[in-house]
Amino acid sequence: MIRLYDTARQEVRLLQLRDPGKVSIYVCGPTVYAPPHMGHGRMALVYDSLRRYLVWSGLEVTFVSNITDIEDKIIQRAEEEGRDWREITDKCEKIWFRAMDRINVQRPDLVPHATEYVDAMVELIADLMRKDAAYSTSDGVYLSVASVGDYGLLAHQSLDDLVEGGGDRTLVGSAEKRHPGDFALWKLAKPGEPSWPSPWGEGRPGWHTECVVMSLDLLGEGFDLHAGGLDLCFPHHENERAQAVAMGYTFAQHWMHNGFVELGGEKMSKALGNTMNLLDLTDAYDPRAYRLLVLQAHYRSPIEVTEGTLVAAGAALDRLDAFARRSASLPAAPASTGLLAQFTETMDNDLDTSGAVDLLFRQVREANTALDAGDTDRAAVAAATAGVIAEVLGLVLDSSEEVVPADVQALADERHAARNARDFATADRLRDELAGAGWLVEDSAEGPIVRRA
RNA sequence: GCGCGGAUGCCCGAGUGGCCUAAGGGAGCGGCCUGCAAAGCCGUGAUUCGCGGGUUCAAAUCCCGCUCCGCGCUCCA
Repeated sequence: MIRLYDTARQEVRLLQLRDPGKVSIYVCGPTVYAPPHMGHGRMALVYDSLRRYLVWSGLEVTFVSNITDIEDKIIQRAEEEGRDWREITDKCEKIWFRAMDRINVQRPDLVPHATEYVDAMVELIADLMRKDAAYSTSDGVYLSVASVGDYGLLAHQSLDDLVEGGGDRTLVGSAEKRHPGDFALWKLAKPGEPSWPSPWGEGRPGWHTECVVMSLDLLGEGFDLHAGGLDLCFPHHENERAQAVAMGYTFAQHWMHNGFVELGGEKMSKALGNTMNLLDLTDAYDPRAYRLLVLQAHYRSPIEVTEGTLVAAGAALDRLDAFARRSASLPAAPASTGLLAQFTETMDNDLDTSGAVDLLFRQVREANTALDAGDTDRAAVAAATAGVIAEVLGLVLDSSEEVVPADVQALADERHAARNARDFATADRLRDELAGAGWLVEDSAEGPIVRRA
């Protein structure tokens, strides 16, 4: 079973399963008011690899990731653009999944939308009121953090320290709040804002209330893993948890957070214009290069994404693709059980995808070496092993040969003939000509291969 | 100020006390292969892990201090 770092306990520990053989995971999804950026992409890739791995290892995985489709940012943007907020959330959700498809992130098993759960949220808030853990003010309903004994568990700071803070920020929310740390469960609507009925007046749920309700409804009390970007650790996850604790519910048993994407090199901003946008990134580079880049670092480490690191990942990918082409005609063979055991051990070690990529490349080299030696049996096993690892990591290797236009093929044939006649001057001239047209010729043992440069 | 996490070769990065004279990828260089290339393979590259102390038979890994960097510290991700 996999061991993962638990943010709450601050240690790597075995992921305990509530129901043997089954894993329940809730990952906080996007607020759909803008296109996804690279940070969203990393988050999605990290948990996609985790999910693929758990499924591969034989567990029944229920993977839930929500869409936050009602939130202040959405309303703000709708006002700014003079459009209906629904238009924005629909469009942004479509863009989100288009981006996810591009980076080969599988759809969650369940995708709850906050707007579908408003009734349940109102119920939860009412329950919190009855328990005296929440109170209403002139602008909404707030949770009293004082009623949560271990508030600050995820932030690893006491309530006092959290409140004291670093600077001169202004406290947001009603002046009637009992404690500066209290946060909104329900926000009363201003004229023109989208709203739902509630005992406290027309309004909308607070962000933190959305995710507790959806996760508990779909996965039940004491679900196995709650995950998301490190930026969600506080206040979002802390506050989700606070509500569950105030209700006396057992919440997530394990908390997982992935590190940030840091933006470096100015070159990249030139190349991409907008470095943040995931669609722009995948327009400019092979989407698989970004996955490889994410996989090569540990999920908790910060990663620096620059043109240089993307180009390097692309080159590594070329090597994998070249291998895929070379090994495509190898006979089917079972993957090495020893290697797969090693792969399992690696991944179980706090999702060590970097080590897994290491194993992948070693298998590629093993297969290439065997191929060079004409040992197809050994090559087939190594290639099969590499194939399994790549698949579990969500890396799709491209073994397709390019469709070569007839005129290009004619030149290549002519060159091949010249070469066979040992007329190297002509052969080289024709190869240069092909190169000028953007085509490479490789003289492999099986004959010349023509492919796009 | 408080809290969390970083600092490893030219670059990205793994490294959870002895198998570390430190993975893997990229770039470079040398070699094999090739008519020449490409692809592939082999070799090469940090005696050293931000700095200074300490613990230990043994530390990149643990402890203390310091310097830089990132992030969080309220309804904003």
